[in-house]
Amino acid sequence: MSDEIKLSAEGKDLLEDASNYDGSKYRKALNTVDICICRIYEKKLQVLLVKRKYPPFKDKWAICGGFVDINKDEGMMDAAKRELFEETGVKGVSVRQLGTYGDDPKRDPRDRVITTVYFALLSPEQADAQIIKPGDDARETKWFNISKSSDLAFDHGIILRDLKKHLRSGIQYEPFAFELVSKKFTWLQLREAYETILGKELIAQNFPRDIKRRFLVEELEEFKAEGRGKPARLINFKKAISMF
Amino acid sequence: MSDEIKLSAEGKDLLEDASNYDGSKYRKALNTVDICICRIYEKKLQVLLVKRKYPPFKDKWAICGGFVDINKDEGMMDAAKRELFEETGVKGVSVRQLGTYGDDPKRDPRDRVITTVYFALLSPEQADAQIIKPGDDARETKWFNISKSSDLAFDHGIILRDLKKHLRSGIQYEPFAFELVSKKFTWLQLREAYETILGKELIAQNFPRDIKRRFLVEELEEFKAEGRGKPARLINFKKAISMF
DNA sequence: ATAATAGTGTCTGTAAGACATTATGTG
DNA sequence: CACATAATGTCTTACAGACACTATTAT
Repeated sequence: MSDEIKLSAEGKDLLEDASNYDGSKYRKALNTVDICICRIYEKKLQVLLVKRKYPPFKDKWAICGGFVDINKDEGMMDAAKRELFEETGVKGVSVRQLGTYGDDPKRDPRDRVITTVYFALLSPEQADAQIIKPGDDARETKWFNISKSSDLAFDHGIILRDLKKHLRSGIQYEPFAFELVSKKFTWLQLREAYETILGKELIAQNFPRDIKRRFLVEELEEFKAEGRGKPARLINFKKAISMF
Repeated sequence: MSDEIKLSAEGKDLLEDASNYDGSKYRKALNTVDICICRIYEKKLQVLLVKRKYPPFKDKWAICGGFVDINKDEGMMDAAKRELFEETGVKGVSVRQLGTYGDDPKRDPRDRVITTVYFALLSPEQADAQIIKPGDDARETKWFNISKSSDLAFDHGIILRDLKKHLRSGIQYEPFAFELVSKKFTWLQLREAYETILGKELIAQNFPRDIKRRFLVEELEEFKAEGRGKPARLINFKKAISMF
C-alpha cells in the first residue's frame, strides 16, 4: 500500500501518488474469488466444477467462483463462502485461502481479472447435501477427480495442481483430513483421507499412533460395522497440537 | 470465476452473469501489491518500512507497495518486483506470495482496496546496496525489527505477524535462510538466520548434519576468519532436496 | 600458552517403518 | 467355524538432542 487515492465527485477513483502515477488514464481490474470445493469419493480427491455457459471457454469446466460484490462491501472470504453456499447449500465450513492468480494479464482474455482462490473441504455428508436450488437457471455442476481435470477454463488447471500440492504439504500439521471425513469417523476412514491426499499407502497399524502425536482426538465408545469384520471404533476430532 | 463480463464501447466493464448481477451499479476495487522486504540485522529479522506522506495514516509507517499498473498490463508479481526495485535497487531476487488481504472493506478507509502481499528475503549485501535514487521525492524508508513494528498503517501489523508465522513454518523445507545470508556463507551465519526466524537457539554441532538432510550444499575449500578463532569454512547453497 | 571459534565423534531417547499377533465382529 | 477387519505389541531403523573432545587460528 503506497500512496494516494482521491475520490472524485462521481465516485470514480483517481490515483495520485508520490511517483506521479497518471490518474487520468487509470483503469481497474476485476476481482473474483474462486472456491475449490473438495470432497473424497471412492478414494479420489474430487472438486466440484461448473460448466461455463458463455464465452470465453464456453462449455469448458471451471472452478466455482464469481465476482466480489464491491457494491455491498463484501469481504473476499465472505464472497468465497457465498459462492460455496450458492453451489452446494453448505454453510459453516472452514474456508482457507490458497493464493491469488493475477500474473498473466490475459488469463481472462476479455479483461483484466485477478482471482483469489479459496478452498473448502467437505465431509461426505456435506457433499451429498448438495442442493439444486429451484428456479436456478440450471448451472451444470459435476464432481471431477482433481488429478484428471485437464483442459479447464482459464488457468484453473494450474490452480488445481497448486491446490493438490498445498494440501499434501499442509496435511501434516493442518487438520485437512478431519474435514474430509464425517464428524464421527473410523481410523480407516481418516487413514484413507490421508492416503488420498498424500497419494501413497500408510501402514494401518501405525496410523493412530502417528496421528495422536499431532492431533488431539477422542476415541468414543461407539462402534460401526462396515460390512464384515470387527466393527471399528468411532473417533472425534478435538484439536491440533501446536508445534510451537 | 463465474460468468459474464461485457465491455462497453467506452471500455467500462459491465458485469452480467447468470445470477442476475446488477451491472449498472457495478463498482470495482483497487488492487495493490505490498512487498515485505526483509533482511537479518544483528540477529533480528527486519523489514523495510516507508513513512506515509499523505492521509490516511499520514506519518505512520507502512509496508512498501503500490498499485498494480492495470493500464500497462502489469502482472501482480511483476508489480511487487518493481516496487522492490524502486525501493532498494535490487533485482533478480526471488519474490514469493504471502496472501491477499481483502476481507475488511474498510481496511483502507478511503476506498475498497484489495492488497496482495509478497515478500523478498535479502542478503546483507543486497540490503546494503540500497540505492537512494536522485530526483526521488525523498520517500523516507527505514529498517524495523519485524517484531517491534506496531502501530503501522492499515492492517500492516497483522500482515507482518502472518509473515513471521509463514517464515517460521516454511523454513524447514523452503530455502528461506539461504536467501538471507551471503552467497558464500559459514555454518554460523546460516544457523543464526535459522535461529532468528525460529526464535530459538539451535545446537551448533548438529546444525550442519540436519541441514544436509534437507538441502544440498557445497562445502568450499575457502575459509573466512571472523575475528579470533579458527576460520570457518564457506558453504554454497545448491538446492533443496524434495521431500516427495 | 591461552582464549576463542570451528569441526568431529558418539551416546541416548524419541519417532517412524515394518511386521507379528491377538481381538472381535459377520456370514 | 471360517473369514475379515480392528486393535495391540514389539522389533528395527532413522532422526534429533545433547555433550565431550579435537583442530586451528589470533593475541
